[in-house]
Amino acid sequence: MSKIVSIDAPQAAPLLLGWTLVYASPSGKISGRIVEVEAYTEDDPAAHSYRGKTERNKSLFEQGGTVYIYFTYGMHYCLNIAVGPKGSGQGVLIRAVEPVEGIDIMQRNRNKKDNLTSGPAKLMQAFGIPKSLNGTSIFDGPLRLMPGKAPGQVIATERIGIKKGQKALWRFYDAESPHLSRKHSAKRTPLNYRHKNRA
DNA sequence: ATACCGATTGCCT
DNA sequence: GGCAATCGGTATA
Repeated sequence: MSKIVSIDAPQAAPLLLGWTLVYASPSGKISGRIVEVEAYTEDDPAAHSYRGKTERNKSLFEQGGTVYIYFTYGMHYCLNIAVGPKGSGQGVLIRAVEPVEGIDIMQRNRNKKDNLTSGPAKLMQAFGIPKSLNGTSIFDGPLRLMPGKAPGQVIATERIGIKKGQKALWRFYDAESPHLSRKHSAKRTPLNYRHKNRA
């Protein structure tokens, strides 16, 4: 177990950037470097856990490191990693990864050559992750998380696609990655800017 | 029971 | 930039 999944989502999320998502798929090994994430907490109106535990979101309330997969818009699946203590209802949405291994499989799954994993539903389709992995552990299941090198610069922005809770700057991404779900917006806040700007 | 809508994507103008 | 696709979850009656 890594300590990263035991801390709160807004702190854990940016720390997960640079980690590698690895899936031992039936077609072969697939992996990608996490470049974009979002944090959600239980007292956050944008979170699925906001109205309490239900059959759909119960994985979010499991211990940190539990996989939460949800179905949305009648056609898409997205991946979260539950974080924090069991029962706290927090998660980190994986919004984009950089394809690393199994790119040929991803291209087949997506029926495209590019933009394979530049979005939360895209990466699920590219990896071919089944909803049955909902509730499994990210440390000992077929879908795993491996530590990696942190980005040189992390940017924080408002989260995407929500209508409540926009104030929180809980979307984090690797400033140098070309594999993001959106292009850089004018409104962005460098994280740890005091370190970076120190002369 | 029925209506509304979403932590998205891709195609159209 | 706008909008349809498509359906389970959630709200409303």
